[in-house]
Amino acid sequence: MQPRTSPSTGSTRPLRADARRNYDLLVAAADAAFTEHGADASLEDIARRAGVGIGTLYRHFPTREALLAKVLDAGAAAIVARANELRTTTPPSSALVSWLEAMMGYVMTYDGLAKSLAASLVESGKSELCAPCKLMTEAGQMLLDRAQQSGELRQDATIHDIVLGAHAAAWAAEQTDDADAARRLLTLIIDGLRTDAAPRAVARAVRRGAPRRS
Amino acid sequence: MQPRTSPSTGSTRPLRADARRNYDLLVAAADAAFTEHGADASLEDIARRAGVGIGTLYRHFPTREALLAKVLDAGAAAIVARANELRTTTPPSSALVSWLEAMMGYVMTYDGLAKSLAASLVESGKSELCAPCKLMTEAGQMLLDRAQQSGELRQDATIHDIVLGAHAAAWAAEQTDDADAARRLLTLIIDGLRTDAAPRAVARAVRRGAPRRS
DNA sequence: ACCTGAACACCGTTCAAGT
DNA sequence: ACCTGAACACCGTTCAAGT
Repeated sequence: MQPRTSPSTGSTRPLRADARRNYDLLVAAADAAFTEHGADASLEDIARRAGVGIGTLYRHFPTREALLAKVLDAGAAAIVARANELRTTTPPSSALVSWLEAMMGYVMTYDGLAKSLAASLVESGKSELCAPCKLMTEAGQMLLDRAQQSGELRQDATIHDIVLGAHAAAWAAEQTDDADAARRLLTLIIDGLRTDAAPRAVARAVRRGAPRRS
Repeated sequence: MQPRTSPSTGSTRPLRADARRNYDLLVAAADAAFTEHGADASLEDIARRAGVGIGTLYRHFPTREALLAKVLDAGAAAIVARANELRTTTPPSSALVSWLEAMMGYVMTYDGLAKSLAASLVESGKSELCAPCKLMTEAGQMLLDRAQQSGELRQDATIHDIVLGAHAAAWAAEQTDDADAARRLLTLIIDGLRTDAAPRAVARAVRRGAPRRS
């Protein structure tokens, strides 16, 4: 178990030049393959695209999650940065909503990614995806705290359920090829958390049933 | 394209005795395999369990969905029956909630079933799963109409989004091995649809932020 | 009419052999 | 130190040959 840190983030022991090159080729090939065929893209195909043997892929990335995590961590960092930006520019609950929408867009980058991320949400360390997932969740916690302290959202909401719900909404949009479904489902979830009454104006007036018969 | 109706539901032309027997063996084996290994269980394994050749499985069930639909349709009928029962025994919006919970339990029968059902929700006829899915959605529509006419739920909710949300919640519970997550996420969704204010009592009092500092 | 299983084209993963 | 690719154990799906 040597503490082999990722080569792109200041490696402890630098890779041999050819190894370094293969590593980068693999990451680029994986990004392309995941984009085209989703997070379950064939690892053999990725190795083929990178022009390396399948054994080389396994040497650098012992699991699919390790490869996925490497390809995704730049995006995850951007989502965290977006949270900090929204905190200073946007009112509490709409900052949270905008951030969740950004996260859902990120999750929809690759087909099947919502599944991997939802799993990593609970595995807590078992997968390399847990690190980016944890960072994002912490960023979300900060925005949720702010929205709850402002009184706009209920105190009993947990960031875990909200993030899980956002992943589920992204997954649903993926399954139904209906990109807007993610936003609609997120709206349902957030509306359930507001402390004020039902936000969309429509319903208030119809307290005692519409005229059409049962 | 002969209109080959399912053997168990009054067949047009009855199957030969051995074929009939194999058909039933396959359905039983599939049920066991789906329960054990999820909706993606190996078809070869199912044929093996049934003691028939893989070709026989494909003859009776040209696609995985056809087999899945056959194994599931009794349960789907039960969910529809449950809707009719709840309509006559339970107040509008809690009838809908109880019914959605029953449907989520059904969807969680097999791992990976939520995915198949969510896809069938939009394919509209392409998969054999669409028939049971459509029946369930219609039953849900009836309960939703009732809840909206009573004024308890907003008028702008669609049964499509609610059922999709329930599937997504079931999926989330599956991914996180947290059976209760489905119920919690469903609660978020339904709370978002109520016409009265936030239902859980907690938050009302904290309109202007809790004392702990940002 | 129905059944069988070999055949084909794919996977993921490991590991002995190379440089 | 690193790379390669054959080998193994699986899949899903089709189809010629059987009864």
